[in-house]
Amino acid sequence: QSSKPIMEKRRRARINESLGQLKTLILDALKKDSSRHSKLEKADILEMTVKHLRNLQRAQMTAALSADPTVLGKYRAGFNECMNEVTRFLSTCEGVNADVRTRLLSHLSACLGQIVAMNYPPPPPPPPPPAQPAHLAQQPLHVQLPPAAAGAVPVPCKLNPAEALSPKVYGGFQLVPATDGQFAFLIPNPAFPPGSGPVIPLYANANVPVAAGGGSGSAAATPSASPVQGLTSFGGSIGPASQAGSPVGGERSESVWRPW
DNA sequence: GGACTGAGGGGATCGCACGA
DNA sequence: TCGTGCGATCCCCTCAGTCC
Repeated sequence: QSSKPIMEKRRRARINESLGQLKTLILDALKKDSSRHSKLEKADILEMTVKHLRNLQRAQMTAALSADPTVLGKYRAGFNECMNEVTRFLSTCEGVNADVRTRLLSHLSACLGQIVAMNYPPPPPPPPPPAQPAHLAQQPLHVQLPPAAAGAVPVPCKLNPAEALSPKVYGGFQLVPATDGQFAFLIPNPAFPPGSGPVIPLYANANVPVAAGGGSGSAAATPSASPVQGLTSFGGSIGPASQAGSPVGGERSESVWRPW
């Protein structure tokens, strides 16, 4: 009981110490004169830090996409396989309303059509280091669709759409950075008006290190799981899918993203 | 003098170890 | 397994200092 005020005092000191360090770091990162910001409030420090980290995330995403053009291809392959799986499941599932089935399949077909219809300009020259986030974030994103390559990892992760500041848009799909250095494709849901309603997040893994030369280097994204881990952890959760072997209408590749 | 900010303090809650 | 004690942490309120 008697040590409680002391502990609380130490705790506050720790908070203030860290906030002071954060202030120094953020002012240094933003190239601002600390002497002119001596009156920076705690809330300002936190606010500036949040903005700076978001900028870093955007730069990270841009660099990773530029460095690895296979990301979108993996996503398309995974989506295609998922759609095949849904089609097969619906064909064997009784009690599903025919209208619902038709609408679902036509919706998925429309989504797949959007993906396939994407035009992919040739890859750009190597991106500049992410030390200039604003410049990087404004760079056009060039990706191409290669055959599905190995390395896609179906690792779901927490994603707050509200945090996805200025997400990139590819053929109606939004590509936003997740909190762990991976990326999520957001499928627009026609049931909700744009920007105000839920979206369907699908997760993809760039599976590449961020382009070299990035300032402090501490912000580089590192894939957190192996393909084997991902496929193993999600495999077999759907009966027909896990038992049928190869999907209908296509070869089964272990390198594509699947939700199961 | 009022608004704002930071510090201190008290109560509530959480997490963990320990014993019955 | 459950109850209990205890330290750590969180949350809220109050007060003092500062600024406009």
